[in-house]
Amino acid sequence: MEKKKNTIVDVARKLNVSTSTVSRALNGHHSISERTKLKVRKVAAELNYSPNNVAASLRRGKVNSIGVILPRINSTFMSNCIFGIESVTYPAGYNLIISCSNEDYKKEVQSIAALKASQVSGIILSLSNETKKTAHLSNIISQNIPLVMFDRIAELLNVDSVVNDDTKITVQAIEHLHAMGFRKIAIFSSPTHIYVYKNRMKGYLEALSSLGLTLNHNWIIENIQTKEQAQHSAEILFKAKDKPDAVFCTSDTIALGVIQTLKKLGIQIPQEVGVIGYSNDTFSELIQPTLTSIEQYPQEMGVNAAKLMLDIIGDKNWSMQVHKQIHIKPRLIIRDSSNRLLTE
Amino acid sequence: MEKKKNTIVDVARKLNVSTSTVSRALNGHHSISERTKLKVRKVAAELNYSPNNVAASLRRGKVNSIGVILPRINSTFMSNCIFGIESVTYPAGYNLIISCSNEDYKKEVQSIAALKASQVSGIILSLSNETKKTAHLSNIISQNIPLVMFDRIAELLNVDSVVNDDTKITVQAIEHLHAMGFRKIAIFSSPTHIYVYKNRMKGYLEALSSLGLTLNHNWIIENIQTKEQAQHSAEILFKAKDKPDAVFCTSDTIALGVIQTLKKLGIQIPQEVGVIGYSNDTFSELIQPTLTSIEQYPQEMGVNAAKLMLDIIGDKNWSMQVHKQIHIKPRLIIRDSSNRLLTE
DNA sequence: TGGATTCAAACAATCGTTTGCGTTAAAATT
DNA sequence: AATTTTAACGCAAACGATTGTTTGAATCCA
Repeated sequence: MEKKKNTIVDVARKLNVSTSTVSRALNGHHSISERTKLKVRKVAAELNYSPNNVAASLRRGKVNSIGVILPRINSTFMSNCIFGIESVTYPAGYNLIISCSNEDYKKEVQSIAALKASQVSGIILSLSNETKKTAHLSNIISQNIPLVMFDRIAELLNVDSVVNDDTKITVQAIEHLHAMGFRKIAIFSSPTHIYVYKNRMKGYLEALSSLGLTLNHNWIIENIQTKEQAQHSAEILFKAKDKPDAVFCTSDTIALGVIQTLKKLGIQIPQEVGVIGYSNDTFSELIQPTLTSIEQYPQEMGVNAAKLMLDIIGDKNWSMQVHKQIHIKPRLIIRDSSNRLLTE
Repeated sequence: MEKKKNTIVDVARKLNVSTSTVSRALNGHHSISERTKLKVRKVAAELNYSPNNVAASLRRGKVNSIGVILPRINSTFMSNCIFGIESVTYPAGYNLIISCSNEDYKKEVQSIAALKASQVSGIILSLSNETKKTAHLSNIISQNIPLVMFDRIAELLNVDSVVNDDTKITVQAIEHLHAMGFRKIAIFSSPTHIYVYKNRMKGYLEALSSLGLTLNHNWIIENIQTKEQAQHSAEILFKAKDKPDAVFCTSDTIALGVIQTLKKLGIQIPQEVGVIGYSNDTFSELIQPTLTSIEQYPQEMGVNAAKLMLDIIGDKNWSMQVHKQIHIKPRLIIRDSSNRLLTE
């Protein structure tokens, strides 16, 4: 009843040839005549033969798949990264094994172990929020498993990576606020132990100092993770006596929370307070006022991370010592929430 | 220099036991004493042993991974589906191999072949726009590879599936418009050869007839795929003499296009024209006016698709004849774009 | 004609695990 | 004391493909 799947043994038997001939014929090896290649392909199709990559991978010692571990999967940024990665790895013949750390260190470690067990050709990774130790990464590096990190990278580790120029673009954003006449600029940031937020904070501080703006520690709000937290902090901040006149946010979601609170408090944007977000989410140009934000080109980041990975995999004499870092240049997209000129 | 990876043979040798003992010890087999299990685990850790699932899979004839093929990956809906799927398959010990058909029939077929070659335990699939033939699906069904479809399913094929009650909720949406006093209701739909859009169209027609509303063929706009197309068609429609007073859209993106055009034409929403979208995208509650939409619970759909898959995989005497269909109940979320009462 | 060369295909080992069956020694049963 | 049972582990054959090395036949050149 249940026919077993046909293997190359079956097609070999049917043709009275050896399995090696079938294998080589199907792989287009040059030492097989055109005539037999044709016969083999024909019979293989007749028998509905489907190659068994598991067996092939075991023999070859190489698997045609690449692992991807992300902190989240259902965000605009991350899903576009995956899209970019897939657009490169698929044409190259690789499967993509995706797992989501869910911002959880333990799951990140477990996922790495699972990918190792699956013998993936390499791992593309963006760190979870909670990850502070990197032994799990050193481990795969020491085993010569290609590793490419993107966005949230581990600075102290010497690995190939794709990053944004977070610091520089943040400086630009602050300079833009300054040019619009804002002088009392606050920052709402996600946890700064994470590479990207650390750099955004760095840019903020650099710009303030180079522009000669006073730094007010009450205006530096860290550890904001959700819209609700942003709303809460904004409410406190803008009810205080010493109010800022602009807010730089490290994500659009945070900026959204700030905007909602400002509206609730009856504060005009951008006349009274300017707001800038980060990552140019879909909604940024749709809300009122439209939100000035920073486009990170997530798809490009994915594409480059994947290309880097393929380079490493293909490079026989890849040295663990030398590492590339690809910088994707973000772009400041000026919209109404920071554009005082428009509204005067 | 380059130490080879340690295998079960290495730990067996170091302990002077057989590989079978090591294998059984690591897998917690009952016929191995606690004492040796401990020793084996200890040495395995010392040698930094990592199991080779490729070899194990070959031997077992079973692979611990599930394939997922989606028409797109970077949409709110789809990325939330993946999120739901992953949340079920990961704890169950399965890897997720994801590929994106990109709405392309050929890539869908190729992806299926690739997943077959990878010997995945099963395939979770949502059809591409272009897919009209289903031979590639019949093929994997006939080979007893578990198949679960969701959202965009192949009706004619008898497979397990997870779907929304698109028809019913569309009827409700139209009834809601009717209750709000709208009588001349148009529909902007994506191609209706696709299961979900077909059902939404069906619901639209059913509701119109049961409510005794006149059906105007000029108000049935099909094949809308992008925001731009929606804008274009809306412009034509609302400049005509015979205008509708409400538009039901089969996606929020389409609704957004319609709203933008209506605003451009100076038409009041919802006073003059009501608008309803579909799928409750992030931006729906953020735009002006807030958009009435239909929540599809994509994460739930993913969770259920994955659970269904695990059921099938685990079911030894799974019959190809009997199939489950899980219905996820969508919800109409009424917001300003259709709510005349609010604004009177 | 004989030897070298080339071409096409076969042989057989191998990748790292799993697992049915067999073995051994100790414990339990009669 | 003889026998059966049990616990704990070893043996060796798979799983399905790849690939270095041989082999046999056909072709070539002198």
